[in-house]
This record gives sequence, C-alpha cells and structure tokens, in this order.
Amino acid sequence: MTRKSQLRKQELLAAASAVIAEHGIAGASVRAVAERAEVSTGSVLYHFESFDQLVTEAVKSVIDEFNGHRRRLIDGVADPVERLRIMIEAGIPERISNELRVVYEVAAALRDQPQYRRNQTLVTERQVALYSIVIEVGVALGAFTPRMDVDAIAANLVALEDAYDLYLLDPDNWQRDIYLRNMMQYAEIALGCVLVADASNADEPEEHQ
Amino acid sequence: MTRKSQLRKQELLAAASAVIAEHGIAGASVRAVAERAEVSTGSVLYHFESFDQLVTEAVKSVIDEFNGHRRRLIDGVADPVERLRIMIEAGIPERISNELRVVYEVAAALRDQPQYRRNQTLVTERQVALYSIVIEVGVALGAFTPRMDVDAIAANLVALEDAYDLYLLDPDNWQRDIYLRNMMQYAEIALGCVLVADASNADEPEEHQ
Amino acid sequence: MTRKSQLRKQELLAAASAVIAEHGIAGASVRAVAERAEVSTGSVLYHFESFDQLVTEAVKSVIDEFNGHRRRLIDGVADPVERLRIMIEAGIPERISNELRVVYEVAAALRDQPQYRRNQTLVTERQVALYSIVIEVGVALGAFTPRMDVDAIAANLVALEDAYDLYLLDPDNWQRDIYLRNMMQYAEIALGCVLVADASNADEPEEHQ
Amino acid sequence: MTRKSQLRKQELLAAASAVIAEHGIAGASVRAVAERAEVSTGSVLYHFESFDQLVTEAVKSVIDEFNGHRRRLIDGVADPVERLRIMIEAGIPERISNELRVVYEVAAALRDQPQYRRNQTLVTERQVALYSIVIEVGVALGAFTPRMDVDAIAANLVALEDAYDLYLLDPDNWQRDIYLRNMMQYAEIALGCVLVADASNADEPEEHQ
DNA sequence: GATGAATGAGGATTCATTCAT
DNA sequence: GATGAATGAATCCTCATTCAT
Repeated sequence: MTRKSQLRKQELLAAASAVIAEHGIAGASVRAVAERAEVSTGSVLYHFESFDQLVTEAVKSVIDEFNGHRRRLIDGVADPVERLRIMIEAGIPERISNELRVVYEVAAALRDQPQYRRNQTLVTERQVALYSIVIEVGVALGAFTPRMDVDAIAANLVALEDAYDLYLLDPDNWQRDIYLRNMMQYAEIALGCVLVADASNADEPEEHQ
Repeated sequence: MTRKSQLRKQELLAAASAVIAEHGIAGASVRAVAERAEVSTGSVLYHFESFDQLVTEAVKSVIDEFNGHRRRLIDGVADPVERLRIMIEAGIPERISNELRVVYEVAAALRDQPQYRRNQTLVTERQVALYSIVIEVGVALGAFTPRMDVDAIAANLVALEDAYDLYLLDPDNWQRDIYLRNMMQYAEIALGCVLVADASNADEPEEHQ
Repeated sequence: MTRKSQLRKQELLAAASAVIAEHGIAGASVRAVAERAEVSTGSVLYHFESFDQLVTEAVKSVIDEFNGHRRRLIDGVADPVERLRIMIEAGIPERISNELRVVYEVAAALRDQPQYRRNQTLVTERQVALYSIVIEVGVALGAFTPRMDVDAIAANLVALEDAYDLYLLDPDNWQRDIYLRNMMQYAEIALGCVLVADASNADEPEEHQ
Repeated sequence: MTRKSQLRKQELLAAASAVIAEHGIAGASVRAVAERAEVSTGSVLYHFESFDQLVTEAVKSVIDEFNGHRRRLIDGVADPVERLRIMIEAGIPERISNELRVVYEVAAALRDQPQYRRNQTLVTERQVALYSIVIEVGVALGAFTPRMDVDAIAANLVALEDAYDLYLLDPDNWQRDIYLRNMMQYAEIALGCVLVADASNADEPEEHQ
C-alpha cells in the first residue's frame, strides 16, 4: 500500500525531526528514531535508502515547513510596515521552536556532508527572497525610503535573524527583547520608517546615546 | 614532571585543534588526535579526564587565540574609522581560518554540553565588547554620529559577522565582497561615517535603488 | 492454480539461476531474485519453503540442463574419435557459461548443506558415465586401444575437466589452449588414438621433450 | 609490545583458519573468530585493518603451510619414482586436512574477491612447479620416459589432484583408493615408469579391460 | 495467490575508555 | 609517565522470514 507506506515515512520523518530537535544531530541514530517512532530499527531503514537520507529528508521537510510558516504569516497583511514588523518578530521567536532547532542543529554540525550545507543555503536564500519582496513592495508603495541597497538590507536582516537565532542554542543567555530592538532599529534606519511606536523617527535622525 | 606534562598537554590541545579544523568535530577521535600528536592513544587520555574535556579545552584555547588575534589587529591604529574598517574586514575573512572553523564546528554540534555553549557566548560577548570600544572611542572623537543605540550597533555588527561567517561552512556559495559591502553599508548608515571611498556619504543620504 | 503456480516457480528458479550466475552465491538474496523475477519478496518465498530450498532447486535444474546439453552434443555423431573430441572441447569451454558458473559457485560455498554436495557428486557421476559410454563404444569399434582401465580413463578425463573448469573462476589466468592440449594428449596416450591432426601418433609413441 | 601483538595475530589467524575449516567461508564471521580465539570482537579487528584482510591472510598462511608441507615431504628422497609416488599419495590424502579444506572452501566461494582467486592460482602454480621439478629430474636420471609434454603431465597431475581433492568436500562419497589408482596409472603411462608394484608395466602396454 | 511492510538477529566496523606492563 | 592491547557497546546496514491485507 502506497498510502500506508507514505504514512509511515511521514511518521519516521517526524520522529527524526523530533529526535534531532531534542538530542541534536549527534544524538540522532537509527535506534533513537526507531524508538521514538515505536518501530523496529529494521523498519526505519526499510523506508529509506540510508539513515543519512532519512535525516536529510527530515531536515528538508522541516525547512519547508519553517519557510511556509513564515510566508503564511504575512499573507493577508497589506501594510508594508506591518508586514515587516511581523517578519522580524517571527524571526526572533520567544522560544526556540523544534523547526528552528533542527535547522541550526544541522547548520554547523556536518560540514563534510554537502546536502546539509545546501539545505542551509536554501533556507537562507528563501528568507532573503521573502524580505526582499516585503521591502520592494514597501518601497513601491512609498512606505520605505531605503538608505542602502535593498538587497543588502534584506541580506542583513536575514543575517541578523540567523545570528540571533543561533544564539538560541544557549537559551539561558537568550535576550529576545534586546535582539528584537536591535533588528527593529536597524530596519528603521535602513528603510527610513517607524516600526516601533515609541521609537525615534528615522526620517529625522537624532543623535543616539 | 609538571613541566613536561604541561608541555604534552599543550601539544595534545594543538593536535586536537588541528584535527577538528581539518576533519571536523565528527572526525575528531582519540586515535586521530593521538596520531596527529604522534603519541599513543593511551597517552591522550592520560592527561585529560576524558576525550570530551580535551576537546572542550582545545576549543577554549582556540577561542582565546581567535579573540586575541582580533584585538591585536587594531592595537596600533589610532583613526576610529580605520579601526572599524579593519575590524569588519577581519570579521569577513577571505577564507575560513582554522580557528573560525573550529569555533563553528563546535557551535551546534555539541549543544548538549553546556561548556560549549558558554564558549560560544563568550566569544560573542568579547566581540561585542571590542566593537563597542571602537565605536565609543570614535563617538568621543567625533568620527561617528550614531543613528541608533551604540550597543545595538555593536551587537548587530557582531551578529552580521557571525551569520556571514556561518555561511562560510558552505564555501562554494560564499560571497565575501557582497557580505563585506552589506556590513560596510550598515556601519556607515548606523554611524554616519564613510568607510568605503566610492560609497555614498551617509551624512547626506540619498535614496537607494 | 497449479498451472499458474508451477509457471511462477519456474520463473523464480530461472531468476535465481541468473542472479547466482551474475552476482555469485554471495549476491543471491530474496530481494535480488524478487527484483529479477519482477515479483514481490513475499511472492518468492510463497512458492518455496525457504530461500535455501529455492537456491537448491535452482542449482539442481541448472545441473540437469548442463548435463542434458552435453549429452545432446554427441547425439548424432557416429565416429568415436570425433565424439571424444567433441566431449573434451565442450568440457573446456571458451568462456565460462552461466551454468558452469552456478555449479562452481555453489560447489564449496554451501558445504554444510548436504543437498549441495549431492548435487555436485551427481554432476560428476553423470559426466563419468557419459565419457565411459563414448570410450566403451570406441573400444568395441576398434577406434581406441586403452592403455589403462577404462573407468580410470573416464574418471580422469572428468577430473581434468572439473579442475580446468575450476580454474575458470580466475578468468584472467585461464588458458584454454593449454588445458585443451593437456587433455587431448592425455586422451591420446590413454586410448591409443589420434585426436589432433598434427599431434604425434600415440600408437607409435616417441620420446617427448 | 610487538611480540605480544604478533603472537595475538597468529592466534587470530589460526582461529580464523579453524573457523573456516569447520564452518566454511560462509560461516566465518568476526564473532565466530573472536569466540574461537576467546577474545572480544573488538580485539579481532584491532589487529587487522578489516575482517576481509584477516581472512585473506589466514588463507594465505594456510596455503604457505600446505605448500611447505608438500615440499618437505620429498626433501630427503633421492629416487625419482619414489618421489613421484610420495607426491601423488600426499596429493590424495586419507582424510581432508584443515589446510586442504580451507583452500577449497575459498576456491569457488568468493569469485568476486580477486585476492582469493590469486591465492588459488598461486597454490596451483606452486604444485605444478613442484611436480615439474620431480619429473624433469627423473627424466634427466633416466627414470622417466615421458609420452607427452612434461609440462602437460605436471599440469594434468595437479589438475587431477585438485579435482579429486575437491570431491573431498563430499566425504561420504570419497574413494581414495580409486582416485589414487587413477592418478598412478596416468603417471605410469605418461612417464613410462612403474609406480605400483603389481601394476602393469607402462613400457610394455597391454590392452586394458 | 500475492503483496510488501515489519521484524529482529546478525553483519562489519568505530570508538572512548581501561589497565597491565 | 607512557604505552598499546583489549574491551564491549554503539554505529549503520542487510537479510530471510512472517503476516495482515
């Protein structure tokens, strides 16, 4: 049954994601996934050509889900400033989600395995594309007046997001409010807009500190 | 022999760093380190409580070295703008250095071990402190007129550096010029200075794109 | 359906033979046979008590075919000398046939399973019987004048054949012409006949070398 | 300690040979060898690069021993006829020795592994060389008057030996006396000598059967 | 009849750690 | 101090067999 098999594959992918999120890439093993999915170890490899492929697919699906989630967030929102604020706030989450954890688990861990690196590049490029769209539309509507190249702004926003999210791997020292403020301030001066109510207007910059 | 023993420890730490830099965290094993240091496997663990501790110490020493290197770079430079440019250019290296590689190899790989996370946080905080000093001095000397909180600028610069360096794990897609430009442009509009000769003057901002 | 079932059994036996001939006994697995026969793995074992039994039967059928082929070769030939030459030449083939390969693949591989050994003995005895008939008829017709016991000659010819065929497992060092000459010369001096045109007459033996 | 290590290597090679002789190549596994040698599985692979290499070396050493034994048998014997008789009798042993069993276990089993095939070729060529020497010396001394090419006689004798030994894999149907007689008669008519007291003289051949 | 998912034991190999020397 | 042999659990993977569908 293709139906049953695909269902099981999904279960295994989910189990693999969960294991990675919980115990890290290093803690992901055939047995760990098998136990999480409550199947035999043989079953895990029955559905995938190799354990590596299972992990790769799991990461890929998490990334897709992660990206889709971000995209849906701004789907119904018209105001460019509001969209940007939503993007940034979603980029610096309250707590680390399983998805994000998986993404960063894989990020640095397996330099030698090209497929992981490509995934990482993929998620970054998609984020940049998403930010670029939001900014370009905002510029077109007159909501933003960029002070630097638009693609540089998008790349920087994603980079900031990546870095601050990476810090999440040490949750005890994670300071969401500060990271959020840092990104918001950057977006404001780079795009000449007001994202936060009480913040200074970037169009009339005043000396800071 | 305390002297001889400490010497041997240093050799082992150096060997461990080299192995990690070359073959990644996954390729680091007792035997690999032993072969690199040209000692027996038993000898490797004779000087350390466990292999994990050896790795931890090795990473720690690499981080110290990494940080010290950055600090020495700007030691004899007086001009704040020049110092900032040096900092940024050193932050986005031509090629990934062994030190940087070790740092990121370890970043996410061994998340479950608190000491690694602390190391990571440590290197970030030191970087932020370094940038903060450069900026503060520049502000005091009138070289910079910050458009946002100084600590936010420093944190953002380090975050950008961290993120763009992280991308180095996929060297094929690494675009130093672009990342460098992104950071320079950000520094210019955030600090109201000119870092790159031909770039637009951030004091007289013009519309981009 | 007995008809359909037996057809399927034959298909599976053929598939098993093909797999063994191509990938050796070590490469013969349920899945390999299933894929070759284009059926499911479950189906393979549905028709046989075990995979071992399937292999056993496959080998048996290959041996039967192998033997029948040899028998048919001399069917229409009347001249005893010609019959003997045909036998010997067929015994030292140009290339290893799938049949022969299967026979020798199995020969020593599964020694612990008595049925394989019996198969091996079977094929040998049949060969000896075949040679014996050819020789006896030749003696009766006056074409051969044996210098040693006829059954010893037949056994030796089969043994030579077996050994030289065994060497075929290392095809790179296989020297058909030499092995053929060796057997022909032996047959000539043992039976006092001339098998090869240019060879010395065994009836008037001259000193060799 | 090199001494201790080499001792252990020898033990493991012996254990491997014993396992192969007893359970065949197919029954040779790391665990089987480990249990036979009364060490851990890890220990088996500590001394060899791979299990395959252990098996290869074991077979190689058995072959060397096998060949050396044959060579020593005729060392002190001067009479060519006696030497030939000793060779043939040793070639058709009473019972299958562990050495011989290992040699033939490997013979057909692992077609895909070139190192085994080379071993097989090696043992054959050495046997041929040994027979050749015995025959050539006998010819030089006037003890033999060959009826066919000397190299063909040597090759045939080894081939007969190989084949009859191969039949040993089915010990129940093994008939030493007959195989011995077959080889002796062949040697007599091929070399024009008398090997067995009561046998007919090959110099004055009479009709057989 | 036929399927193919699931099993679990067994395959070789790697590894940090221990310990007698 | 230093060695390296030995360990045994863990790694991924293969496989014949079973069984619900």
